[in-house]
Amino acid sequence: MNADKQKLFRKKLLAWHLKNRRKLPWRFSRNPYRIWLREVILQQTRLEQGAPYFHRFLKRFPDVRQLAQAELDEVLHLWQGLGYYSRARNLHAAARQIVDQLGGRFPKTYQEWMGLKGIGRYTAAAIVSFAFGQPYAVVDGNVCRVLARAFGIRDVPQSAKGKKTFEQLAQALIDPQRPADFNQAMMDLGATVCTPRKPLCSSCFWRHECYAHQHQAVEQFPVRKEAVSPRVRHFAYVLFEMNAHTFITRRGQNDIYSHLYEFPLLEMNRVPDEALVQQRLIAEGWIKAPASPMRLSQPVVHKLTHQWLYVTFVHVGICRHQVHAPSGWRRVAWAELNQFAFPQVIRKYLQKQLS
DNA sequence: AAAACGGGGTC
DNA sequence: GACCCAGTTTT
Repeated sequence: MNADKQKLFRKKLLAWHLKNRRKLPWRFSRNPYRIWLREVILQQTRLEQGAPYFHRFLKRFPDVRQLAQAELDEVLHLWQGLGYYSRARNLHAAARQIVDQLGGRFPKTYQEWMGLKGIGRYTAAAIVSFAFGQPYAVVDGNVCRVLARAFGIRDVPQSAKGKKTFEQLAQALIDPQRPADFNQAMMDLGATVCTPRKPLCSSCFWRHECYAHQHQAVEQFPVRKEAVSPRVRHFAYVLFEMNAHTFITRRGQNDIYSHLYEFPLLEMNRVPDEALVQQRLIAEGWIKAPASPMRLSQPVVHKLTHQWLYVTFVHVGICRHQVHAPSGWRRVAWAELNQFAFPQVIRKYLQKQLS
């Protein structure tokens, strides 16, 4: 890569950013705790979606000690609806690492941050550059898109080779005197001008040098990874209606929604009907004889990036003593359900039932 | 090196 | 319906 071209890009980028920086109030802080929290919340998450969560977290947990002292369930509950729930568990674990092992003092180096749960190359670079002014280039979706187009990089960003290429290029470009400005400028450019679709090339400072623009192939960059088709799953959630109470359980690890709460789950190989559900209820040993009354909802289709969930909610009116609840089930009042962290698909169904 | 992990906005 | 978002961890 031509060194003069890199220098020119850096210069034009910073000049552009001086006049066009996005004014986001929660960005000006140099407080490592806030930056860490913000960056974790924003992993694979849009600003507008993450912003209210950031403010709620900061209000409830003003510093790392408060976060470390909290129960995991409360952290998950605050995270409810944001997705990628391992982020909440890792955030909580890292808070405890910082308090228990580091005396509540934040690391100063990239390598130390990398050693904390839930912090990878992007987040570590973001924290040390924004909080401490260290010259580590961030590489996120925005940066990859900008670099791929500006310099005609054909590597797939998600591949190992691509990661290396984009990181090396970003690191070569960064202004060691102003790393925070540079990083912010790259992400602002990707978010406001060099957008995934219909980028505003006519108002871009790099339009005369941009590889993709010059080749009229802007939307061909970055090269996309071949999409994998989602796994299809069929869930039947059993809502035992025992007067004012029902049963909930907690999901294990190594699957979607790990550590969140849910209703007793029957995973089926197709959308179930009542006969199939009755059969499985007995096979699981949850009841001894067919339950009545029973009502099945229409299947709710919940489409996620890697899974399509077809969720049927099964309402079973039953007496408490007819249910043989496995250990681990919790009997809770309907009115108390909002205290637990549920997947969105469950939360929305409950909401609809109440309205 | 690939796959898994959520939810929502946009075109 | 496809793509993608201020990515990280697990397999």
